[in-house]
Amino acid sequence: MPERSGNPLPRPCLDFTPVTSRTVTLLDVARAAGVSKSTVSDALQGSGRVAEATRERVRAVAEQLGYRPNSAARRLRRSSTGAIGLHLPQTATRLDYYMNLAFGAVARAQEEGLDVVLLAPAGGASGRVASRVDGLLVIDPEVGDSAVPGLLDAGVPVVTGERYLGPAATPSGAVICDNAASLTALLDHVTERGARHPAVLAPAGTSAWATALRATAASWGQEHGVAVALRTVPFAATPQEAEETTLALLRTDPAVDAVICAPDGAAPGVLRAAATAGRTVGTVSDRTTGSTTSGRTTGSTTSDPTAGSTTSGRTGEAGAHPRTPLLVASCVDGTATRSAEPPVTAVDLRPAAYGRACAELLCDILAGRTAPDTVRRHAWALETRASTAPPC
Amino acid sequence: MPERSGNPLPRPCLDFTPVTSRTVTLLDVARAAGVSKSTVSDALQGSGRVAEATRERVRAVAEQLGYRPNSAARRLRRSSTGAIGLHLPQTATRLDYYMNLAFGAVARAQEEGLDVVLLAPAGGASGRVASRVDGLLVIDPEVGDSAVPGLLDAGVPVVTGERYLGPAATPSGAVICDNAASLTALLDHVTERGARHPAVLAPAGTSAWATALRATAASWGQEHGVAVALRTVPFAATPQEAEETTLALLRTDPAVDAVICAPDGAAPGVLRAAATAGRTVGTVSDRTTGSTTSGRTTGSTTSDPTAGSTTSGRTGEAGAHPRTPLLVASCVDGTATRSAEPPVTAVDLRPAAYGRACAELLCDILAGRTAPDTVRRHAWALETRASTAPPC
DNA sequence: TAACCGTGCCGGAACGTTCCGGCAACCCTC
DNA sequence: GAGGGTTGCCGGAACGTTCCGGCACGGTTA
Repeated sequence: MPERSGNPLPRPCLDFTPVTSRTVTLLDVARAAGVSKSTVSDALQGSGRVAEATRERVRAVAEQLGYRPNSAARRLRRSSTGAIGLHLPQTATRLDYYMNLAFGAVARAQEEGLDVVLLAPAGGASGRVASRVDGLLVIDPEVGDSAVPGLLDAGVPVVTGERYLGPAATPSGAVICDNAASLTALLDHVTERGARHPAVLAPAGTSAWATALRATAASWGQEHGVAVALRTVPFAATPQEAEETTLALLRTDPAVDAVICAPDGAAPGVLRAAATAGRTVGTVSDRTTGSTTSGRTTGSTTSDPTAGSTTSGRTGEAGAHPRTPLLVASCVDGTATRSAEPPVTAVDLRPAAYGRACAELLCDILAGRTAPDTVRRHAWALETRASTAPPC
Repeated sequence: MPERSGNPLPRPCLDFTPVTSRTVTLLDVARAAGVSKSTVSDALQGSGRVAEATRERVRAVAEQLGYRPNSAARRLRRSSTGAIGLHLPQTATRLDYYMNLAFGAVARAQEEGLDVVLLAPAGGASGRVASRVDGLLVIDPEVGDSAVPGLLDAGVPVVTGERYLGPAATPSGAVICDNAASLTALLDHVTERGARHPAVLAPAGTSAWATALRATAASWGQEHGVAVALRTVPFAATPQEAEETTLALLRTDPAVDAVICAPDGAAPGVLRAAATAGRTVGTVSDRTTGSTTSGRTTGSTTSDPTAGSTTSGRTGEAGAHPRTPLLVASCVDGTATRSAEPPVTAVDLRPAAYGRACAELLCDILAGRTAPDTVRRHAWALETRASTAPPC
């Protein structure tokens, strides 16, 4: 090729020759087993009509020869790519949450023989994606994310994690969390533990999660006749931002006796603010024994049947401390809440299971086991820890 | 198909019919442009000999028809999969580090037209992987990780992030961090800030990173005639573990005036231990103005030219506090170090750039731009923050 | 025994791309 | 103006798989 002017498509692996001398194909197996390639294909796939004895023999030969089906050929023939795409929101924080979610999705997809390709957060070429994946997983789609609309009508089934509230085409399926129920559970929990004036640091933004939390924070107070102090913080608030907001909140509204902090990882800021304001948080855990008063409530029920005797009333006048204790909780569990001092009660969104559920729904839709437009629910769990423990 | 007994390979997407009515192929473009399919292919690829006018016309027609090359067919013909695999260590923590790294790798691979498929941490079918990817990225390979040997001789080029210290086949390339230099820089830094008896909480385990840190912690003291207190903590130590180790360390060895904590995210535990032991840490930052005394040193030089006047000597007798202040630093930067109070000096491994560098090396090897067995170095940066600031 | 049917296997045609060899037509040179 | 070289394009053969139609063969039924 004398002159190659413009080179629009990169040709990455042209002159790479594989280490394995000769790749063993279906035809090799056929010859070795003394049958035709169709029979080998049928035998290995379980399709067609093959005598059980032949099937076994072919399997043995294939195994012995180390036959590995060529995925490109298979995909070409089947007109499927054998992979699903995974889009994650472009946020600097919450990354361990999304990583766990991704691993859950990979595990489930692998059971189906599907690869998971990580999509660049920036979006890149939108139209291209359809030719490379059979389906798409779009997690926590933000209305502001410019890549999302392109993904939603890429021409392949799409499952979103949490609903997409934007104006584009509807996805083929969704796995949603009942965020209203989980915040309700948190509010019920701190109330049960004696809080009378809870506050919520709700996330800004247009994701379904943020929207639901803001709405619930407002409605719960009305339903229970309790004034809930509501402050908005960034979707991915830093501990500093949470600290400043909490400090301002406690100054303006000293009666607040519980702070529920939504954004992942920001709860330590609330703890610091509490310390600055001279408020004790929950019970100081006994770290040497390792176990603190903690429990777990799963599902979307709002009451807490595992909690021991309700100790309401006593919290108001804890004589040892100058002010009333502050209960602290978080809407999303993670290393920050688990390793804080004291450990912070939080809603465990179970990201790995969430990712698995999203992948499972997509697989079901792709395989026709489930109708499109299916919506499934993902169960969270309330992890009660020392930060909302009643005073001892 | 009347009876399908065993079904060894799952058939995920059999009865899924794509939404797009008809996919436009090379032949469609050829007919529309009045040329042969070979010419279309050559025109779009930039290969072969095509008149510039024809090339332009074909491009326009392809664009107008919305032609998207079928990746499966292309891969079959080219005998390359168009994707690289990414293996990440199976750890519960450090996930935001790895997520950033993954995104960096995806961005670079995308420039080359390559997809990144996320490999299940468990490993799954090892031999399969070779037929689905052109190359492998294996990040922080642990000797104990059973999936790694299978990946290393999967028959495709492998680039590791950090060296693999196990006994298996050598990878085709590696991108390494000079961990010895970064820990040396940290030790030099705290020395310059007045520390006389530094301690290192070094990570356990068999990764290159952990091994290098332990070795450096030992050798640096000998070279500088300083006794470095060395404690081993788990590879993915929690803040609690770091706290307990630090408490024990300060009890045993009260002369320690600097603690360098290796594992990601564990530094807050050191801060808590310091508080418990009644030691002040660095300078308390002025949080209302937002900016603290901080700086950045890049590269692998060990001295710190940006640091201001060396204030050694004064640290020993800070009159306001009962004991000498404690300097705290971390070997890996992250949200934990940035958002701690005070912010903790740390080595920023720049994970996104690291991932990009790994992907780049693999792409270079695949494309033949670089010889196999190339080793490249990745530059870190020292982020100096308030936790090692000299007393004001 | 003839017609019929189910079983087991096979040949061959796709799938959409790349790339090699070849064939005109043109340009240059002697 | 005949020879050789170059340019522009084309046909066709792969790549390895799946799957449809069909063909023998043995067993059942009329």
